Amino acid sequence: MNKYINKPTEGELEILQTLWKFGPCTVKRVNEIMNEKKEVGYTTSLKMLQIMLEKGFCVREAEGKLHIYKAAIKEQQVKKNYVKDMVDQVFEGSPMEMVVQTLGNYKASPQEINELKKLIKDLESHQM
Amino acid sequence: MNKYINKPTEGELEILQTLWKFGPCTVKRVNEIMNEKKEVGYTTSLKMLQIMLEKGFCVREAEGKLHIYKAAIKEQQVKKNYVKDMVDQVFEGSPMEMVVQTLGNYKASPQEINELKKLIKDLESHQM
DNA sequence: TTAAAAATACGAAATCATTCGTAGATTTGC
DNA sequence: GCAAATCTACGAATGATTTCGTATTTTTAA
Repeated sequence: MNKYINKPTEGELEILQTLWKFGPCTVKRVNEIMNEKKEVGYTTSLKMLQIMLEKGFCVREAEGKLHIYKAAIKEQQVKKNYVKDMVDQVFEGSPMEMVVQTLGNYKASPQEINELKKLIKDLESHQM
Repeated sequence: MNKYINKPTEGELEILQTLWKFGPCTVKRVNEIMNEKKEVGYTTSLKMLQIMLEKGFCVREAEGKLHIYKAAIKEQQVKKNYVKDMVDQVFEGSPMEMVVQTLGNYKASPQEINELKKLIKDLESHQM
């Protein structure tokens, strides 16, 4: 059993990412997009989507005859859960430690630095 | 095969964390520490350590008769690889997106905010 | 309408991580 | 020195994920 309803496996995540990016898709379309990265059989994509349907990660509807799958969980929420898991498992619950690890030695562009400054401003105003 | 030599599994990571924190340990000691979180059989911890030995995640020496295990990979490096994997798989290669996701809605303490400011200062000076 | 093509359902193999039982070796204490 | 306790090695069961083959159903089109 998964820790979170919204913690898809790695393979499921890849499919979710295509659904988030391209919107509702047929199995065929999902499979085509998958195959841009690496070869995967049609029935593999189909099976994954069926499993994800069971788990509630996506829903489908019959458009005429075909099944159209769409993501049923939010990109933001999934990413948030991934981050939380990683912070807990790898950084002993400290988001700050992860951020420091992530940005240490990172070469940020001027825009990115501005973005970070804005982020900090938000944090300052939101704290009590 | 793992993507990185330095990407231990979740269970391996837990053991590494005890080795990092407590230094070289006997199997017994590792197992005792594991059991503080949840019950695990002695031979389970032993087996994990043996597997980790094979993978090069730890080394051991015979102290008299017992085996003493110690971590053979660096905490920093392992954390870095975890972060890289996550950034690539979940945030499409953008460390910034992950940081924003992590700190958005986070309630930072004044010290943490200072730490972040320092971090940004470093980034500014290191960029070209 | 029916043969070919396309789509779906489902079982099962393959792989990996985790867990532990059992057997055998080593050490300790009397 | 020997029985009991401790420790190690190893195989195998379990469960999760991914992959695909085969069978079935549905659609298309001549």
